Amino acid sequence: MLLRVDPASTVPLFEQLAASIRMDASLGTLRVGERLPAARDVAASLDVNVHTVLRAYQLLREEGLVDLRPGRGAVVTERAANYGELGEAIPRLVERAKELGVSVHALTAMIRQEYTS
Amino acid sequence: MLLRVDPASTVPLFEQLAASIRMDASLGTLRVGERLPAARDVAASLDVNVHTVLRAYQLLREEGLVDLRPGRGAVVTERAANYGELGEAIPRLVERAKELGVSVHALTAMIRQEYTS
DNA sequence: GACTTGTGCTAGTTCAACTAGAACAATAGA
DNA sequence: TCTATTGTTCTAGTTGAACTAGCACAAGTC
Repeated sequence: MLLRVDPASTVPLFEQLAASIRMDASLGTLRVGERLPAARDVAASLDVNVHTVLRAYQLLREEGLVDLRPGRGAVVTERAANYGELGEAIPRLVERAKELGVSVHALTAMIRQEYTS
Repeated sequence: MLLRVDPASTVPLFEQLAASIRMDASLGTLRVGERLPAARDVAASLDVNVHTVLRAYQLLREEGLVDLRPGRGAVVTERAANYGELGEAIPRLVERAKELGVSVHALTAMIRQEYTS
């Protein structure tokens, strides 16, 4: 469970946090039922605000990746395993996109378009 | 060449415009050498600012999808064909993601992570 | 009962996105 | 060459999301 954050990036902090946790899920580092570190602890160690961490957690809850409750924390759900399956298909597509000279931006935008159509 | 925009969306207008044009490229609707409509015309018909349209055009230029010059407009480059090739792989991945219950947000974030790592 | 942890609220700051208007430069076409 | 077209560049103002901050509260754990 290694959380990193780049304050200089244009990507919002809470997005970076969520992405970092998703990555752990897709790599199998996160086991079902495991608890994420408390938001206050993460905030302290990364020197960001508690609300920012909680926003990331809430984003992951909306995605169904974690279960969130006061007193208990953020618990990883069964869906985390599904992220692992995508962990194989994604690198293939990304590699092909790079070969074709398609930027990250263009690639993600096309996917968003396809998904919501 | 159908350009649509949803002012209520949280996705920036210039992103939506660029995405709409990329989609045309991936569908083969845009031919190499073809000229996109003038920014002023698009702005007028969609009721957005000229700068917003031009920003979308400049984004596409950075991606190498169009060639941009005063007096001549935005001309589609050969790279547009490459976008068409991705048009096959993307739907497969998106469909799989939907089956696994992975949200658009999570999917695009994971791809961004993979691309920039 | 004491402690932990997410929830919810208010409030202030910063910055990207967007709009607006104008002058300018490069290109195309008559 | 002259004229209209079209992107480039600049300044400037508004709006809203992101982030920070502090506090009281509720739901769990031990």
